[in-house]
Amino acid sequence: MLSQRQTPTASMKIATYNINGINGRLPRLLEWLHESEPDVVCLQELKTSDATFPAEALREAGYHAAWRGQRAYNGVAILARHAEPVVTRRGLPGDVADPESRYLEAAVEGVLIACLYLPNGNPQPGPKFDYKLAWFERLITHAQGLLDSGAPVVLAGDFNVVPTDADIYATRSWLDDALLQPESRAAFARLLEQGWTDAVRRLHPTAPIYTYWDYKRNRWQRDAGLRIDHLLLSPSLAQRLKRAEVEKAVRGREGASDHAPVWIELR
DNA sequence: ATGCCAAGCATCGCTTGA
Repeated sequence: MLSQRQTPTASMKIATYNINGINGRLPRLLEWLHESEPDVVCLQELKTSDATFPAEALREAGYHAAWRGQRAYNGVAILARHAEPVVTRRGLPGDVADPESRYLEAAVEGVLIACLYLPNGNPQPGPKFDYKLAWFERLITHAQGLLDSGAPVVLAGDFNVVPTDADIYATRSWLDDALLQPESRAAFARLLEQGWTDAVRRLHPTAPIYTYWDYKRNRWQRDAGLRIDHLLLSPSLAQRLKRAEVEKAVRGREGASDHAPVWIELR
């Protein structure tokens, strides 16, 4: 008789969380890992160099980690509970001169996990917005290759795109923001059209769902949020999608990141 | 048009984020 762990149909919980500074929020991160018990976690905005990544504390909490840090800004990591993530890529192809730590890819228990932190792009127009759109093109090119490989893949992370008006509260405040520009939305739509499934929207087609609430202007208290953290599934994984949730309560805690964790469960 | 919050890095202000 097979054990639960060896059964290929065993469920798998995969989360993405923009932690907004991993060292400053380490106690909150460990607390969340303990209560939520995700099998795989994609973290963004580590805001720490490779040398100061808290690998030891995470290991003690039961998580193996792969990371690509950067001093003060950006930085991404993949955590895994039962196995060491096997890193397949430490950057997005297409620009070897890109110095920003925004992409990390690893295989975990038969699933290819792509952890990404897409550039914010503000102010727009301007060089930062150009960088965002160029990064998006590189992602679209690479994502097509991942689909063509036929591997089970999750693209998880902070995409810095509000896909539609249903993914933001009723407001005009963000109309000039890079997160809502037609170019940003068109790029995200083109990515989906390759054959990816937006997991949260597949299971919650119409509900207002947000993953980020600005610290300013009482936006958390007003539930004035944006949905910008996404998990996109390749076709074989989309068939295994069982649940998809935003852990909204985590955002309301003392000293929380301005993002909430988002997770999916695969059967 | 401006400040509003928060973190990091470096001082008591600047940069960046979204």
